[in-house]
Amino acid sequence: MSSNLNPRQREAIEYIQSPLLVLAGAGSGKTRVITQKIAWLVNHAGIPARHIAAVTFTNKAAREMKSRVGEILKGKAAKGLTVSTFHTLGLQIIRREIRSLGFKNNITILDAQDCEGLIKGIIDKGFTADEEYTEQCQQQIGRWKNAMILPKQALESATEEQEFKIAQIYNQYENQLRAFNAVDFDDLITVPARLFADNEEVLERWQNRIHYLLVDEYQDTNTSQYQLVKLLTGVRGALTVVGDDDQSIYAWRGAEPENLALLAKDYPRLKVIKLEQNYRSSNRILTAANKLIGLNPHVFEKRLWSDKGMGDPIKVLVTKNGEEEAKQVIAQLINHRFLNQADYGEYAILYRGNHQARIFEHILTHHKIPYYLSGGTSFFARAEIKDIMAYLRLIVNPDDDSAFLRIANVPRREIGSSTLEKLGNYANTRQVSLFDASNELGLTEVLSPRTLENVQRFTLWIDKIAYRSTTEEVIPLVREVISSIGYEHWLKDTCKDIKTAERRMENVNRLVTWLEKLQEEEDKTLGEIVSHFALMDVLERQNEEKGNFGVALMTLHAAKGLEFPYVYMIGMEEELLPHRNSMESETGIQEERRLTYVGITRAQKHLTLTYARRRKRYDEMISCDPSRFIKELPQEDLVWEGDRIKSDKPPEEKKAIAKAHLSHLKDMLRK
DNA sequence: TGGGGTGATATTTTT
DNA sequence: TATCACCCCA
Repeated sequence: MSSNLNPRQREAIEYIQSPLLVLAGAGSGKTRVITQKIAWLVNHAGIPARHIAAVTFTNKAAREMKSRVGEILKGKAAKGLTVSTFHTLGLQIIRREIRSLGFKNNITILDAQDCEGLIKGIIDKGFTADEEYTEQCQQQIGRWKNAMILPKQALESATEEQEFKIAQIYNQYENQLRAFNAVDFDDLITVPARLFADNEEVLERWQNRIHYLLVDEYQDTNTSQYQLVKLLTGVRGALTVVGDDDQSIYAWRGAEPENLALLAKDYPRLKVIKLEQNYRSSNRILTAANKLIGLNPHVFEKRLWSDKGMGDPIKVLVTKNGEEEAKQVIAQLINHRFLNQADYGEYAILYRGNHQARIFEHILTHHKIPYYLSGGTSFFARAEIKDIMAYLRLIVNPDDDSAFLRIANVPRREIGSSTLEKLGNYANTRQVSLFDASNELGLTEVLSPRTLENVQRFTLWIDKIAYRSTTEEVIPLVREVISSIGYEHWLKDTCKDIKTAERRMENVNRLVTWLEKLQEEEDKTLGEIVSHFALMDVLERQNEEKGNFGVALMTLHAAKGLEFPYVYMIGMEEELLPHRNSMESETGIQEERRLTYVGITRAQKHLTLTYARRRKRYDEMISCDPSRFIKELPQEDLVWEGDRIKSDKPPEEKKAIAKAHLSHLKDMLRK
């Protein structure tokens, strides 16, 4: 066992007498604790790896954990260990218990977009298609699901007309999902949780499989996730959760940081260990972070410290407007990089909202500085990827109506929207899927012989491929599907210019390559590959491979869990951070404060906060106030710079910047 | 089916 | 103001 652990970390690793909550401050080595604990459980507590499960929220975290455990536990010792996201674990449970759950063999996972379409379809029948309303329904349904409330219960407890209506939509939505043999993301948690709650025997089986459970980023769990954890753990209480209530920034999408406090109630024997030594930042940065977060109420107090010395003061840069802000930040960055011989990859620019990145992108491009922008439309959401995936989904699960609708006429098969509507109505009255409906005899009454033939040619073809997919090699079959539908040709026909068509086809090829890799690594069936893809696994690896060269541009949310030597937090203004929509409530402000805390604690060596005195909002320039969070920092640790009042830069600095610029240009020329 | 005109909209987003 | 989704017309 590695010896350079601090006493707290060691204690957290070796404590197994009762449920354990590890309050891991930012940069306190929590991943290390979890991975070392897994190793310790195997090597010293005699728990075989196959009886241990570690759960995280993101694929990335799961992957990192897996590889780090792999480094400590060599070969066989790690065999059978479960390290996965909540959702992947849920999918695993559903797969194993598929019969008791009443699903057919190959379930489909619908993403948020598919679900929205489904809900829209349900509302449409009642003639009230409305973007906002659809979203409202989707949110409410999500809330019900996560609170483990069934449609029936929602219908019964509805007090208002509005609520009752949405409950009805919820009910239909669930019925449709079942009819498609499909689940949504929430189901991946709630279906297993409900199964465990209702079925003693199944629960026992899983409790016997998982003897020890570890949960990462515990502050981000929602109610159903906590239920699942509680059920799995049972009376044994062999549980370690790691979290930091100060880094809870996802309350707006259902995370319940109260689950941290709840733990103490539900497990009276709960042991709490705090990790307060920070291995990331200088003390100046930590003092500021501590002081800021100290203004939030706490169930558990904690105070970060480090042995890295005081470090540089925190810089506050004031500029006259938003454009100046970007220009000066970039100028300083270039200068700093030159003086410190640093790499662009060591810098991060963090902001509250994505739109704030735009000016920075502009200026970075202008200076030919490499940058990495996180966020934006994902590979996975691209139309071409969704098309191909819809084919694969339909092959795996012909009852997947949402896939059917997407591709029935892509590329064109003369199955237009009116045909699909008639088919849909027919399927509805017969209570079967679109696929099944198209092979029913009664259809001759609804569709003309010609259209019927078109539809049946399509379904027959899918059927054949589906049959072959059970025996043949998966990837060659996928390639065959893509070429035999003439997708490339269709792209070239439909895209405005040949370039976009080529780019899209390139994406399709990349997709196939990734599916191939997935297949080679784990020898999965097509069904398994498709559902894994839905869990975004593939996409993320793709992004990771691109690497993190260049300056990182990202939202404060996206920065959680990362660290950078040099951090710029831009737009430190009232109405931006805290965001204007969060300013009314105290809890809103508190979450914004945590967001600021997360940003500050990303920095290892140097932190710069910037704000503009005036900023363009919509069409007019409005003047801004510095963020209250700047005032909440220890003022003695701040150095102000720029025209807070109105003064020009000292000439030496101008010179330095000019010099840096010059060297930068030379740099560029050399390349 | 593609291009352009129109109108709505402007917090954070993973699985 | 800038962007984007959507719709209509050629």
